[in-house]
Amino acid sequence: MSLTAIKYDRGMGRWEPNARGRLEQAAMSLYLESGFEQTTVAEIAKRAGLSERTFFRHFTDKREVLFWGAGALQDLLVGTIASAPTTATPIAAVLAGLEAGAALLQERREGAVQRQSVIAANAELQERELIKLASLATAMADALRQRGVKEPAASLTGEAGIVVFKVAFERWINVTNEQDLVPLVRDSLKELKGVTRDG
Amino acid sequence: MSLTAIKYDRGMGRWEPNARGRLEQAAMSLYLESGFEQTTVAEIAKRAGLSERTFFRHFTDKREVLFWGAGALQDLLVGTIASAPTTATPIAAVLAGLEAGAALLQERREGAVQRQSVIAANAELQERELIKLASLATAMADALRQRGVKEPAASLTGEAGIVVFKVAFERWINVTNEQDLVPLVRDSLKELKGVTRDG
DNA sequence: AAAGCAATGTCAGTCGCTGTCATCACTATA
DNA sequence: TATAGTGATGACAGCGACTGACATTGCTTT
Repeated sequence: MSLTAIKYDRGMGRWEPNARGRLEQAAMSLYLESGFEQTTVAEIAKRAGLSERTFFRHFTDKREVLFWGAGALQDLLVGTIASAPTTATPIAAVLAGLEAGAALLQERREGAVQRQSVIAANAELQERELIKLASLATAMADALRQRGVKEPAASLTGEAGIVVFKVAFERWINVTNEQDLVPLVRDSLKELKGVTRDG
Repeated sequence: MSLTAIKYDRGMGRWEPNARGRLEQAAMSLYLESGFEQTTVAEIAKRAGLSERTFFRHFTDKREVLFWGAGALQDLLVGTIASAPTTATPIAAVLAGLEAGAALLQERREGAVQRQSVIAANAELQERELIKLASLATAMADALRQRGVKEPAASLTGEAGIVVFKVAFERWINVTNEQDLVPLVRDSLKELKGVTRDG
């Protein structure tokens, strides 16, 4: 995932550079100012100095602007699981992936908070977020299967990992004092273990 | 004048009776014939002998036709959890709810299979399904909190229950020979317990 | 200079969905 | 019997998301 400041990155940007980034910025600022629904794609394009049609060439729909980064997170999770020691149990491998992802998010806390405030205010955006999380779960399950984990253990472990992450993430967002996401993830997993133990 | 011979069904249907049901049937048949995207709301309304506007008076959007039954399922789950013996652990109460829900679905297996084949073919529908499941999870967590369960245990148990249900449901759908959903749910929970134990 | 190319612009069109107002079938009341 | 509700529906106009088709632009290559 290219981050920012692409100086000379191949043939990119014969016109005003970084069209995609401008669209992203314009969209995020408008979503924060007026809310997601009230913001029109025409407005986003105008603020970015581009046409509405161009917006849809960079993003499949109005929501995707906010979820563009999910791919990088997924790659990181899958990669970490894949490169976990063979001796690691499935849930330990997943935890390693989640911790890596948590560390990534930790660096972008401010952006994550803003993003989440927009998402929390709109049902369509929540739907999109949930399908991204589901995609993460299946990707992790695939990575586990590659490690020899059978079904339904692979799917369950992947889904359980997402549950742990979701709960930890929510606490991380709604906490006033800056707190580390990584230990929250560890605690969340411990809690899940406790909860599934009794009964 | 009256050759209609309508059985006075609780004041419903001064016009042709059961408009909502006709819309539902029309939609489902068209989704099965042509797919969700290819089907237009105008077509649904026409087949039901109603106007497009009327469709949107009965269903908030084109997708909701397939999900309005989720409310009943949620009530059943929450009710079962609430009425579980006070001695029951959180996960046991959730399991009781899931079993009740599974029994309900078991009676409508044919419909569930058709429904799922439509949903599986369309991403928008999957998004809607996921948010309904998320709603189920939070409703179960609420029911647990009412029983005195603290956070984050309540949320985690609710989410874990949904995970168990999802995995069991998927297996139930994709199996050729008719199999009982209830034991699949039980097995799924056992697997989750096993998976969270080691590591 | 000409050709090639990828990103962008322009335009028309479909479809989901909403607001508004009229109309209909029936009911309640005078 | 007449009249005034009442809730469900129809008819219509309009917005905004998204798409397909085609022209244009600015740079690179030949």
